[in-house]
Amino acid sequence: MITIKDISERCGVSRATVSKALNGHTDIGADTTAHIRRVAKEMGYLPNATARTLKLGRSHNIGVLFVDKTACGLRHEYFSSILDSLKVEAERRGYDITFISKDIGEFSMDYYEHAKYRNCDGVVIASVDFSDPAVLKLIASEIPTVALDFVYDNRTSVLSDNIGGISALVHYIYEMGHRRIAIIHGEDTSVTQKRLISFHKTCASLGIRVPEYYVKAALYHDPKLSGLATRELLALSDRPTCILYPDDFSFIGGMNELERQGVSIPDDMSVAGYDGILLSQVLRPRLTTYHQDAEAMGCEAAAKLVELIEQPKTSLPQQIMVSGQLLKGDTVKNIND
Amino acid sequence: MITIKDISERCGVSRATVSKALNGHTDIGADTTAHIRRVAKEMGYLPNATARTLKLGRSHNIGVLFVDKTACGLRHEYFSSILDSLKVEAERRGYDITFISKDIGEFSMDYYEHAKYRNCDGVVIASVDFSDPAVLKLIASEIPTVALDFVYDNRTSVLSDNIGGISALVHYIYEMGHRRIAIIHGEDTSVTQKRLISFHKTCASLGIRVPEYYVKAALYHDPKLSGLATRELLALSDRPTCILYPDDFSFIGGMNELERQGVSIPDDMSVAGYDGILLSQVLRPRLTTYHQDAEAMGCEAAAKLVELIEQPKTSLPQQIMVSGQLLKGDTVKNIND
DNA sequence: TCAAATCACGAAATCGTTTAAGTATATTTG
DNA sequence: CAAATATACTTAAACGATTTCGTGATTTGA
Repeated sequence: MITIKDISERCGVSRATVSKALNGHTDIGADTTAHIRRVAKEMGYLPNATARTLKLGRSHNIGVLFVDKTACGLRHEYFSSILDSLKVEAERRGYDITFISKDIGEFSMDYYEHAKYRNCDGVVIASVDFSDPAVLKLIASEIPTVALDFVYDNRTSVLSDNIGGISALVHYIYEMGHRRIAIIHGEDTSVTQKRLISFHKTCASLGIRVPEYYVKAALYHDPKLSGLATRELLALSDRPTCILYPDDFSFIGGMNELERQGVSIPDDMSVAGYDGILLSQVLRPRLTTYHQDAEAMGCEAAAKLVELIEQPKTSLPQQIMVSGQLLKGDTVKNIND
Repeated sequence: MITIKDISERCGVSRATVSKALNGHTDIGADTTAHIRRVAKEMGYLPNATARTLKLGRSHNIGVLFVDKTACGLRHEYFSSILDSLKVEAERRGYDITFISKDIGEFSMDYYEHAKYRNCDGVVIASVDFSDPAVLKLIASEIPTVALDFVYDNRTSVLSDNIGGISALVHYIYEMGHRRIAIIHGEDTSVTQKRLISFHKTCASLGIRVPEYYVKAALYHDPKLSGLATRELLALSDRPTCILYPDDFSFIGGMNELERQGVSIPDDMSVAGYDGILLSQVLRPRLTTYHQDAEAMGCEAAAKLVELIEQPKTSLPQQIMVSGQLLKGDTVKNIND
């Protein structure tokens, strides 16, 4: 491994001079600098991030926390999209990405300790489980953090517009003439709560009454449960005319159930999903859904975190709302008149 | 930040003693060790991976190379599954995971340089594009690597059983009475080549003649192209009775086309996918497909790489074949008799 | 009882890089 | 022309941890 020392010996200058020349300090002569750089390239010199980190206390490394309690974690396109764009934006700004976890090897540590251990300059928290004390410890620590879809006092977060998303969907469905709208929701998280509140509020504002049995609990990313909930809704005497699903993927379960009962989409039943993953747009009929701009969220998270890291004084914690987009597919029938 | 120095001062011993006590060296007295460990815990000491890496030349960090030339990269469930299990297994063995990329910040470097820069102990290469010279440079370097689905001279790789997968599918389809089997394949990669070769070989061994127009080119993960190819196949006078798709997701395009033309699955046309992603098993009818055990592949890759890192002498490069599983869904009709 | 072995710990170098402070030499200034 | 100022480097310490090689003190063996 070629080090600065090797270059300094080859050039007959001190290690300090080499370091400064490579880093473009102005107190080194132009020709010396040029010479050193040429030799460095010739010798195949590569800086050592580890040594630099140790000395400077800055790793240019961002930790990412993905808790896949649900055992689907990264496999959910929403999260993998976030990760992908987060990675791209972080790299563009000169940061690498390392996963943060509990228990590395036989050494057991919590997320905060892991992030410190690896000298992460900051951490992006993309977790479902914000009830975990270890997650709270991390977010409350002195390490700059950006949380996704979670608000914590005086910390920066990037939020998907769940309120607006549900509202847009319900408004659209209302305009298409529907007055009996049911919703199947995911497990109890702050995201789910926001969506449900928005659902009830929007319906109320439109003068739609929502019987409690129009609100069914299921899980995200679980077609089976959504299928069951769908069956229950279909069995009602005052069957809804439109069903909202927890997400696009779990809608598949509903789709199957409707198919089995010979209920055609959208002629006999209108449906809508949530997320706007690729799948939703290649299915026929195209699913009406609300696209969460996961790419923008990952990008914003990286950008904001880097800002927090590099300008700790001026950068204020804030909540960044990333709005999505209503995708009007073909699964909500216009039943006006 | 609490360092070994702080502990040593507090305990009135040297830094060497503290280090040894914490690392369980036997040349430190039992009571001294106990005392030092207690104080370390009290003071909230955390080791510093960076300093350790610098000194030991071992980072306990594994680089992962995901090239998403196809712009779907991580979003493909096959890859995200691999990544997920890779991460879990690596962490279990005491290694963290960092993404390796080209061009970090304004500093442009290739994959090899990046891995060196970050002192990665090894790299897992999960790329589609093994024609990239930068990928080859990395895999040919002195850094321990494990490649996924790619064979490179004298290097370890973890391979999905593409030969066996296609063979199993074709045999099953044959047993169900089909003799006119078409295949739509993805872009030209070594994986695709293996699948095509296996397809032709298996058909030949079964005495099935495959007209060239039964072999259609499309792309992985692209339902639109698969839909087009499907349309062409349907237009043939000697229409196939069964179509193999490049993967489960791109099958959706075929599904739509069949639906549009009123061709029912599997009564009028049998179909099969590849990958065995979650989606394939929640669709109705359940897709007949070959499940690639991505989890096992990620796990194997991590395990093997750690072995290469920790026992460089005894661990020989090898090719590990991970077999998958034929998932007999309901999309291939039994047309015997 | 004395040499040898064992035990418990410390001094100091090292990993590769950065930087504050210092030092010559050359240049400018009044 | 002396003093002040630039210019172009160097010296040496530092970041935090590990490890080789000692070194006294204690124990063991004959």
